[in-house]
Amino acid sequence: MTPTAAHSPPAPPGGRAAVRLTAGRRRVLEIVRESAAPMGAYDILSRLNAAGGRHAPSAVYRALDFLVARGLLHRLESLNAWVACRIPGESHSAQFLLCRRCGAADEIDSRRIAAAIRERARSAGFAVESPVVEVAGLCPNCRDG
Amino acid sequence: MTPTAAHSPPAPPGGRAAVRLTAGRRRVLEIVRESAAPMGAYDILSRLNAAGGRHAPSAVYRALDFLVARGLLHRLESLNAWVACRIPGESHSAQFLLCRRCGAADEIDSRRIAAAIRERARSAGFAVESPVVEVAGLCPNCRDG
DNA sequence: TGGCAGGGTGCTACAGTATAGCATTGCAAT
DNA sequence: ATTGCAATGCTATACTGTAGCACCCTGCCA
Repeated sequence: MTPTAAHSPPAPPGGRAAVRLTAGRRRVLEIVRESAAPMGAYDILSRLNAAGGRHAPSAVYRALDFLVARGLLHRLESLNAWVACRIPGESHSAQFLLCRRCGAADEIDSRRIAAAIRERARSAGFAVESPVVEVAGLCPNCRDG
Repeated sequence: MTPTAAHSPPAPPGGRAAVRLTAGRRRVLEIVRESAAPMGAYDILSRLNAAGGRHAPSAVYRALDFLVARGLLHRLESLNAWVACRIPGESHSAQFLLCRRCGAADEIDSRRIAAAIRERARSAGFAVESPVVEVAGLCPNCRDG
């Protein structure tokens, strides 16, 4: 179900230029990876411009699109935020447990959830492309204290 | 798992005024119900103001908040859109098959998906409050033609 | 019946999120 | 060097959602 894209682009077939993980894109990836919690696009932009840069929002969004397509980041639809993939290189459907108190985004990979979705979709004749599973609630730390 | 709220407000306990499904809120509900596809907040606003109204966005958002809390509408996180609940009054977790071609939002209620999420969360010590399941893909009609 | 305590709405302004469109630069293969 | 695409810079704009405050409406109770 929606295998994560490979991380190395295939060699340019008949065309000329390959799609690359450039310095700018790598910088955005680093910024998101360094963050404990998911980051909004404008948070990333601020960090990117902290050292005097003058990047525009579109630069960030383009980098994010690229990194998500590569499976290096995930977008959290219910938070308008991005988070680094915890299982890069693995084929998996992105599933998250999102703590509404501390903001933690715990990426999980339940084959059972994935299978249940796949089966239900199949019985409806629906072709799954991108299953979004984002479970909001309280993480173990926050449900106690 | 996140049972839909009851549709009739409880009688005002010690206080005075009850929370009501007013004319304005009912109008928003009708507009969303009349639409085949999920509607954005500003789509709803346009429809609301089509007959000469002068409502502001906040009026629509407030009505939407109310209707979602009542379980009469669902919000689709991945589309920034709202759709009428197909199973009002039933206890269910909102799960959707979303066609990226025709825009159809098929509300499903798979106990198996819900159970898989509940179990996985339990094993992580995570307290589920609001499970979001939005499966993007192609509906039966659109995958053929 | 007058006042109080809510909830509900109108309204203005603004904050936050995301994309369009076009010019320019960079890279690699002919 | 030229060409063809990828990538970036840059400006403007569109889309989505909230804050804050005044005012009104409704039901209750003195």
